[in-house]
Amino acid sequence: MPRLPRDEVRRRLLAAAERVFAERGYADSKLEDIARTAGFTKGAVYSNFGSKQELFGAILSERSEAELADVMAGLDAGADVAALIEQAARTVAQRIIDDTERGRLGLEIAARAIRDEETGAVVAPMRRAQRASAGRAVREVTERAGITPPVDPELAGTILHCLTNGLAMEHLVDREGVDADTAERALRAVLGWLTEGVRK
Amino acid sequence: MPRLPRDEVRRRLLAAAERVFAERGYADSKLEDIARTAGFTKGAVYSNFGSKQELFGAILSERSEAELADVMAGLDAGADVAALIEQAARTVAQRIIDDTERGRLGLEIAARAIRDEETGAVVAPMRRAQRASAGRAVREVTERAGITPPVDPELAGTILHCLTNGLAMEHLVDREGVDADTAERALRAVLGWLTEGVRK
DNA sequence: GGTACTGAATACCCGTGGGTATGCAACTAT
DNA sequence: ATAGTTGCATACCCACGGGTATTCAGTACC
Repeated sequence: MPRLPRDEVRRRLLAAAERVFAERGYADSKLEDIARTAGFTKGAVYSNFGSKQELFGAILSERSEAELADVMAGLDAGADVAALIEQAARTVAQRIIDDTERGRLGLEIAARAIRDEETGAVVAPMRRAQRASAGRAVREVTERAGITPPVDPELAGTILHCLTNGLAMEHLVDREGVDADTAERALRAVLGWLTEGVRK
Repeated sequence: MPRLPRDEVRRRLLAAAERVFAERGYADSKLEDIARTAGFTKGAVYSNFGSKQELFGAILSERSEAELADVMAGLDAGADVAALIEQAARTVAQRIIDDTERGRLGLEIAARAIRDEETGAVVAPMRRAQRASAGRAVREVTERAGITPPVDPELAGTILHCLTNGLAMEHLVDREGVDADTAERALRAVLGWLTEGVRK
């Protein structure tokens, strides 16, 4: 039986770890289970990663900051502001609701980042970049439409980012309480507010 | 040496557990440490609580849903809308920033609620009540001022609640990135928007 | 096709901490 | 007083899982 290339083994282990960590949380994720999920044994894990923590850390690097970027990519560049908001709200809400795994892992990462210095050092700049990215998006859209947003774009980015994460967390905790419709309406309302400026 | 009343022992253990769980997270909190922090030994824990999980669960019941209530209580009932917003934004932002322990524990609870059914069953209704409470606050303020909010109060409650939690989480992950001033400006902006309706 | 090397599998070690059984001192009742 | 009860302390057990030493199969290179 021909051996898989090392990179492929690594990839599979990371994918498995991502799922298992999301599902059970860091503490309850056993390296044995992660390995078996990927189709290997614990030996493969220690051959590719130095420790459990390192495996967890490696996942961070994989989670691209492209998160927002590919939401933006899904939008029609030509559409008018109202249509953009409609699309963005729907897309982000959808993500919150059906990509539960992402949300769970995100929460797990945040929870760990608070106590583990190393994790925090990676996560904090990542989050900052995401907020800035959201801020730029607001700036671009409002500038293009020639309107003045009610708050400066940077703050708007923070508001959007935190609201999105807050909604995601709330949905994870209370599935029915915060459903797709609620999330979408909330986002639409806030996006609408942020882009309903006085005409310049 | 006179013995402390049972209730006092329980109280001290809960207080200690709250601190330790917040500080180290559920998994890394040792019952031995919690007990010693309270000035007792593990025996006291098992005399008052059935298990580690039960101790953790007991903390939930103690965390009153009064959270928002006492923010509201701190506001001048007579003040006008603008002043109310100013006060509320400041108070909530302060809480987010300097009551780090509360935030940490809240995140820990949320993280656990996702996977532990029992915890989830307690937390979900609690959160629902908090959102509803925020919604009522918006309704009262706007009605009293005779203005129509841009979104219905219930949704406004959800937005405020999620934004607040999102800001708290963000601050925990990136202390300097989201500081008191940022949180306050974000809250003031959103509160301002929610209460700047058309005059009826 | 032999030799050296790489990397995953296997088996084992051992610290750790939740849980429990027993001891023993402080309150209660009669 | 004193027997019974309550409730925390003490000592112990043991499952569990991260980490490691060793083995052994597949691969590369000459």
